[in-house]
Amino acid sequence: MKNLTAQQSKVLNCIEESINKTGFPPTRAEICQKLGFKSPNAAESHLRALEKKDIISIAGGSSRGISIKNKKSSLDGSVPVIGLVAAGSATLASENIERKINVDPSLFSRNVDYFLKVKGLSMIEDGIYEDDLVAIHKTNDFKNGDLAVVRTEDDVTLKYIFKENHKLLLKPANKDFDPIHIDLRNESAEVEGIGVGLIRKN
Amino acid sequence: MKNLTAQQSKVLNCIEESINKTGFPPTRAEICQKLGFKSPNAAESHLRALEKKDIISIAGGSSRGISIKNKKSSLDGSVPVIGLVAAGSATLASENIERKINVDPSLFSRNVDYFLKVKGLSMIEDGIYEDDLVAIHKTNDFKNGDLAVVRTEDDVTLKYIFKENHKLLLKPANKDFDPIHIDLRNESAEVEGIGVGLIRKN
DNA sequence: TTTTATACTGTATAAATATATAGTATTTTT
DNA sequence: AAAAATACTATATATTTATACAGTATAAAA
Repeated sequence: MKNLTAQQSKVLNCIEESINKTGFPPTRAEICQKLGFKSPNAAESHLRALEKKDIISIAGGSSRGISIKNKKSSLDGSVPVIGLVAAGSATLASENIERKINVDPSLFSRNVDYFLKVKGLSMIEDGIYEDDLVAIHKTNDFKNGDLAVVRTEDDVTLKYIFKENHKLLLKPANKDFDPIHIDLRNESAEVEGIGVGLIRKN
Repeated sequence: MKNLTAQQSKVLNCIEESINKTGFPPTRAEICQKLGFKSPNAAESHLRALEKKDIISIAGGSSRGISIKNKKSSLDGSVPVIGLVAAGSATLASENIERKINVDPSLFSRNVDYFLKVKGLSMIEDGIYEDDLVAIHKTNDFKNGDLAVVRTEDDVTLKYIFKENHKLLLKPANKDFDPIHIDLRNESAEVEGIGVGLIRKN
């Protein structure tokens, strides 16, 4: 980490204090007030300096849009929750993380790398509902019939997986949905992980 | 804690998500956008309702001034897992505790006092399967339609509960099971808690 | 039955806020 | 020695944002 100047440290400290005390980051004006500056641009330029040093990020066009980067993985056993994301994007990229939750790693049979927030009703007949969090163990090793997160050419989907030679079958648990057949000679598909559990919030 | 309505829970969830994802609380407009409301006052009134219920606090005159109260210091609490036990025995008695698991208490919408290990298939049509762990918030306060743990004279059961005057209806989610009708003038029944979530291990 | 709470749409606006621009001065780096 | 970064004051303004007010409709509670 690059060195911060005394003033930059003060500003960073001021941001942390605000978040801890009020629950949200400060405005430029509040930083000025706390540190005795008389111009909002004093705060602004310090913020830009901190941004440049990759200590914070500033959301453009939004108030209090300051967040502190590299937030220490606050607690052990903190597992990210991820929505089904568009194809092409890295699933575990930080921008896809909706939140993090603490779970006992021994809760499920295999280590949980992330929770996938279910979209749609394709697995409803097997008790997997919209907005359920499916615990995913990252692996590309699977058995036929496993519940798998599969990245196809144009989608990421959660289905039962069956493989036979070059044919991949992704089977939903809802008679209103059609199974997906993939011929691996023509199309690519990758197993990201398998479902090892589920959390539902009512 | 007072009960939240479905919409209020969604708004609360939206706030949590925003804080986890961006580092700061959402604006009214952002809540509207995420939940599909067309008027900022939709968000505003939900926020005021949550404030009234002491779930959040709203800093007047400042943008994004929402903070979530009683932020459980996310110290994992150890929550017992209990099988459906015979009538007459105290549910939380130590001899009924199968194990304990660590979960983030803030994981579910309401505080979880124990997990109930589901026996039987009576709730299978609503995605509650045998051996699922249903997160139970201890309370005798319920709304019609809540998933409740009910202690009757000769059983402890997990069903949807409906009360009308002296009549109690315990409704399964499986057409092969019959609803249980209890006339409170003749029989006693007690609500032990309500289901606020679920954990399934594959 | 009346009131209260819930659940919104729609419009409006004062106040909060980010952010640009113009300066001055000092220190650090190249 | 020149350029770049630091560290501010001062002013201005477009945009964001909270928040009030006026409605409509339904469900729950008193």
